[in-house]
Amino acid sequence: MPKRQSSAKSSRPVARRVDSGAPLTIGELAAASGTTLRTVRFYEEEGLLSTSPRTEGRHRRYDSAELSRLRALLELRSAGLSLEQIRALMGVRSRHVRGSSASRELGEALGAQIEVLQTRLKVLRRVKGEFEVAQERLSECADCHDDARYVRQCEGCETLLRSRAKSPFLRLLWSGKP
Amino acid sequence: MPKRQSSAKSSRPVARRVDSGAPLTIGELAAASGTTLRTVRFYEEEGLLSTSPRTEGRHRRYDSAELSRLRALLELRSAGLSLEQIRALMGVRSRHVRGSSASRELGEALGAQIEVLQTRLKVLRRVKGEFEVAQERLSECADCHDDARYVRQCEGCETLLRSRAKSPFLRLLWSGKP
DNA sequence: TTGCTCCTCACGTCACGTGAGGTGGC
DNA sequence: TTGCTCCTCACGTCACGTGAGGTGGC
Repeated sequence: MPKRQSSAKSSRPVARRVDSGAPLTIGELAAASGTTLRTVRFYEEEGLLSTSPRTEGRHRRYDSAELSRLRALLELRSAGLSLEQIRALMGVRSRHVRGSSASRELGEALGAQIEVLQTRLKVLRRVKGEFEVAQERLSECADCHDDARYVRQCEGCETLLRSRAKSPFLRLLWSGKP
Repeated sequence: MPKRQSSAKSSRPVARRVDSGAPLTIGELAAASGTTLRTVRFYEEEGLLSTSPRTEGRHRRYDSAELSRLRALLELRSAGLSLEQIRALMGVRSRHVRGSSASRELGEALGAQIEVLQTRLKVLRRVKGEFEVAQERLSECADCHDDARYVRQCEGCETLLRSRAKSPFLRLLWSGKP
C-alpha cells in the first residue's frame, strides 16, 4: 500500500475549489486528477505541463486548463503510452507550418496508437477470460477433502487434469514448482 | 527501436527445435516466447523460473515445461501484473495444507485481479474511442488551406471549436502549449 | 501562533536494457 | 578453426516513490 504525500482528510473541499475559478494549489490539482504531487512536479520538469506561475513564496498555482491537460496526460499514461510517445504526439503540431500536413501526421500517429491499443485490449481480454476459467475450475476444488493428495501436488487428480487442459494459468499457479 | 541481444537470423529453426523434445538453449527459449535473454535470466534470479540445469560449460538448458511457464509469466506481465503480484499468486498453494482453503484463496485472488483487469479494459476502450474521435475530427482539417490561421494556433477556427468539444485529447495535442 | 501544505534536493525502486570482456559448442 | 551463442558483472533507464530538512499561508 503506497502512501500518498497528499493528505486524505483535507480541510478544504477540493471539488468546490476546482470549479470556483480560483487558482488551484498543487495539492488540489493532484487530488482533482487523482495523482501525486511528485508526478505533477515531474511532468513539469519534463516539459509536459507548463511551468506554473508561483506565489511570492514559490508555491505553484494552477488554472483549470492545466487540470484538463493533466487529466489528459494521466489518461494517456494509464493507457500505456510512454512520456516520450506523449511528447511526440504533442510535438506534431509545432513541427508543421501547414494545417493540412500537421493533421495528416497526427492522424497517422493516432492510427498507429489505435493499433497498439487494440493489441493491448486483446491481451487483457484473453488474460481476463483465462482468469475466469481458472476461477471456475478452482471452484470444483472448494469441497476437496483429499488433503493427502493435495500435499503431493494433487498428483493423479482427475479434476486437476481436466482443469489444467482448460487453463494454462493453473499449470503455473497450481502445479508450478518454484 | 530497442536492439535485441538475440540475433534474428538464427541458423537453426527455433519452432522445429521447440517441439522436437530436445532441451532448448536460452536463446531458443527466449525466441519461442518472444522475449529476451536478459528477461529469462532475470526471472530465474527472481525465483519465477526454476534454476535450469546447465551444460558442462554452464550454459542453461530448458525443457518444454519451462517454456510453458515462461509464456504464462509473460502473459501475466503483459496484462500488467507486477512480478510481486505474480509471485503472490504462485505462492498461494504452498501456504496451505488443505486443497479446499488453497483453492478458495486463489479463487479470491483471481477475482480481485479480474476486477483490476476490468478497470484497465475500460480505460483502454475509452482512450481508444477518444483517439478514433480525434482522428475523425482531424480528417476535417486535411484540406485546410488557412495556413495563416494555423500558425496562430487555429484561433477562431469553427472546425476546431466543434472538434475540441468532442475530443479532450485534441485540446492537449492540437492546442496545447508546452 | 499552530499545523497543515508546500518547497527543493537526492537517493530508492521496479523490470528490465545495454554494453564490456570473456568462454562454449556444433 | 571460425563465428555465432552464451556467460557474468555492472551500470543505465523510465516514471515515478519516499524521506530529509526547511518554509509558506489561511
